[in-house]
Amino acid sequence: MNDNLQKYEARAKIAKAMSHPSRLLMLDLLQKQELSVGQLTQQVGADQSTVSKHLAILKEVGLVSVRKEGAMSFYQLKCNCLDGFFSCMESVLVSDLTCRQNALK
Amino acid sequence: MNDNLQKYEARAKIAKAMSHPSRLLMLDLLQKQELSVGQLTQQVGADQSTVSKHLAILKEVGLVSVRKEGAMSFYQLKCNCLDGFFSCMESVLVSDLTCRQNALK
DNA sequence: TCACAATATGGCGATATTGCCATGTTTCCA
DNA sequence: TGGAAACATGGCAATATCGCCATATTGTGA
Repeated sequence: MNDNLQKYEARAKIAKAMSHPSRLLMLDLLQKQELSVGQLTQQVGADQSTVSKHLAILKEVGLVSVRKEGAMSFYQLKCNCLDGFFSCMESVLVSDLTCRQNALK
Repeated sequence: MNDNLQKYEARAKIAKAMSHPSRLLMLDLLQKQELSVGQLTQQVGADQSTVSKHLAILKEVGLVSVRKEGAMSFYQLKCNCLDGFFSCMESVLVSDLTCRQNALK
């Protein structure tokens, strides 16, 4: 029925790229400064190949970009609106928690 | 390594709930007014059971709530920060497009 | 109470995601 | 030129998601 559902597909891909704990952590870390794959791997605590694939997913949708320096790859955030994302998620979490607590009374 | 990776799991669930075109469309529609499952089904253009399951996912993470009236269920948005989400995704899309265009020159 | 309308849920095949291991590829240096 | 370091990629099994059909559940009116 609603044919401009396509309009939401690109946005859904971005949301999907952010729908993994490790990737959210990486995005959060990249808010402060650019980081190499090795640094991110250490922070995330997963296999290096796993982290590399996560980064490829974030790059695919344009959330991060890479800067190659020698044999190293430095990833950096490409958007400055992550705070909005996180604070919104936070408010959803808090409101949901409050709601569930009230339901128990 | 980073044990507060758990901190991002709840947020990732919210992002995952929004990582589907149909669900994004529904959230957008619900910004204007609450809607019944039937109305949403018509707008989305999928099977009723499919829409119902999508709504259950959105409700599970606290993005929407339900008001039952007779045999009908009216769903409504539980957060007022979706505009931030959409505009951020929009900026990511635009910046990525610009980036890809420049890469072709 | 019966039948119908509006949602929700079970089930299932098809498809996608995830994480690790193994292996490429590129860069740098001895 | 050989080898190690830093990433990227292929492959694979385990798991999750998706959308529909069929069916259950709940409410309403005759």
